[in-house]
Amino acid sequence: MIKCLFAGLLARRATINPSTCPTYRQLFWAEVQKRQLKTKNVLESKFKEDPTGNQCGTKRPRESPSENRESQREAQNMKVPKQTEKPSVPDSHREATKTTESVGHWSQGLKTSMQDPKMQVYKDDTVVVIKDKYPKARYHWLVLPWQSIPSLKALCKEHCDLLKHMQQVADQIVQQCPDVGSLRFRTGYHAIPSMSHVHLHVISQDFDSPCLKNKKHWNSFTTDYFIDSYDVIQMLETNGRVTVKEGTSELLKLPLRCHVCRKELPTIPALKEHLKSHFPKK
DNA sequence: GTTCTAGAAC
DNA sequence: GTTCTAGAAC
Repeated sequence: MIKCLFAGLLARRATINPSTCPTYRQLFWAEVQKRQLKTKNVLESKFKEDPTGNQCGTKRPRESPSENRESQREAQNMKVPKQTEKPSVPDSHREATKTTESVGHWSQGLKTSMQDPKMQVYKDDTVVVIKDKYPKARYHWLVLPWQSIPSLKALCKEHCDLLKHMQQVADQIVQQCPDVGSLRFRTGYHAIPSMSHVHLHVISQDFDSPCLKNKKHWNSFTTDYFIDSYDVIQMLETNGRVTVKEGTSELLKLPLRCHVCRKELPTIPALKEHLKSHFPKK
């Protein structure tokens, strides 16, 4: 186990944002290494499935304007799972769905996805990992706690251990990736997420995905809108809460800039073409 | 979060 | 003319 964690540590070192405090990182890993894994990790074989097996390539068929609105609403309702469906997890794990907001609303989608066994690539007593439904890179997972925590704002010092465990699980997931040797990964949170329920993004830095379509997508992962997991934990330990700087939402409107060489590109297609030079297909 | 599309940009 | 984005709607 220690060997495994050490391997994880070495792998992370290569990917860490240089702006993070090294002293803190050392303390963090000392703590992680002391920690026993709560459960045996059951990484299912489906983990190795094609990460591009997603929905973003498929277009919704166009309809005539007159019937468009109504049929769209119908399609939206179709996505809501039936109440009679057999739950995939014990009641103790369904706390996430206890909310005053309708589970049918798009912002509540993660609560549904995380309960779906077909989406789960890992689970233990405290967290579940799913593939992002619309991955923005070759590899893109979400680590979610079973405990219902709406957003970073709701976090307090008591959540530190949970967030550390989420990071630890994220590192394990990365280590299982067949391309861990050639791709860099980042683990972090969106400062102002669209989807309810705290979720840790685990994303490879190729950003090679048809689901990455606009400036908001790009800037949400390549500017300070994306907060490194270690920084969130540190903020929580230091201040007891997570604060987001004023003007963070404006970061999404910044010009498109390559995260590798900092070159500015005029459009998303131009950026994607440019990225091919940094991340050629195998 | 996504989809769709009007109209800006080329 | 085509490409691309931004914003509304969901």
